[in-house]
Amino acid sequence: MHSSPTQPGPEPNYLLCMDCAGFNLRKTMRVVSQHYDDALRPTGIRGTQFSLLVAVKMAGPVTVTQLAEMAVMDRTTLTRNLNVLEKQGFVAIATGTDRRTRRVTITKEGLVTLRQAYPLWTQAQAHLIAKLGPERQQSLMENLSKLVEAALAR
Amino acid sequence: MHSSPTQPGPEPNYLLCMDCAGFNLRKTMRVVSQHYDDALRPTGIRGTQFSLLVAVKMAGPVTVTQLAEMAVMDRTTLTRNLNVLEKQGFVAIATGTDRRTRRVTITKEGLVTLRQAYPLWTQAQAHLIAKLGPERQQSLMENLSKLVEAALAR
DNA sequence: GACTCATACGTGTATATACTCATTTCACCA
DNA sequence: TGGTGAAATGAGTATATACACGTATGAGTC
Repeated sequence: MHSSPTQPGPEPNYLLCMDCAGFNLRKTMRVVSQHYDDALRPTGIRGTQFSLLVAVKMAGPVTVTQLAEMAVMDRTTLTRNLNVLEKQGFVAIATGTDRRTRRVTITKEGLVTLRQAYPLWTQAQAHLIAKLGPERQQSLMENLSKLVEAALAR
Repeated sequence: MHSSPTQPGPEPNYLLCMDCAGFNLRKTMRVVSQHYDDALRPTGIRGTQFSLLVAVKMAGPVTVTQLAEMAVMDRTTLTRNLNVLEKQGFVAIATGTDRRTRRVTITKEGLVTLRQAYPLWTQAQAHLIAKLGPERQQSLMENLSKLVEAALAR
């Protein structure tokens, strides 16, 4: 007697899926992202855009591919996100010397908004760390880092 | 002498923003989600859909709002995600006795796909845990839980 | 210089996410 | 019974994400 190929073995224990790293990461990301978005709302930018503006400012003039590698972000995702910031006037996207590349820089308006957003971000960050405790903050960052490493390893 | 109101004080140290919990969570979520998506690709569903199917199966017939509260997910986001699963034939959405509500259930096709996906999920999960170590897995879950708690606290 | 290949990038399409606002239905009360 | 407010939901709009595919440009070779 064989069991059906489409229903092999006993019913799985789906309760185990509550420990799924992806599910829990997404859940946490949603709540935490909203926390930062709420804090940054007076400035008109979101947490994602804040992080991206910081990255563009730090990396100076930079190509899309370079920025994507830094942020461990899909290149095409980054393109769309940059387009939003460009439309808002916070970054400038010009053609590079190598005309295949795009040269991304932060604008003066971007700098003003970034400076306005910074204290709000600091406050939101401090709120979380205070509730979390510094040692948990430390281990969280380590865990996330290890997780990225593990998921990228093939 | 006052400093300009649009440029108050010295240049912020944007290097601190690399420790942003939101930024690091999003980054990790992207990579980890792709890990699960890759594993589940043979089944045609993604990690998000897998988690949602599990939730619908576990919660039995359930309303949209109930499911949203369980998953700590925006209600309207859940509606769109459920519509995708309905279009694929994996969940059924019927009007409840209280005709304001929707009664969401998993279909037979949904169960078949879920059972097919389960071993692939297990493998992807085990891969991550193996690279992470059981004690890091434990502390990661605790940290994420605390983080949700902290971000929800107002 | 022409051919070939690799590199950098954008577009089409689809899912995931959430805010705002409108609609339907129910419960309750005068 | 009619009115009022609350509850459950959907729709419009916008951003975030990524895969598959196509295009433009540069580099190297003959």
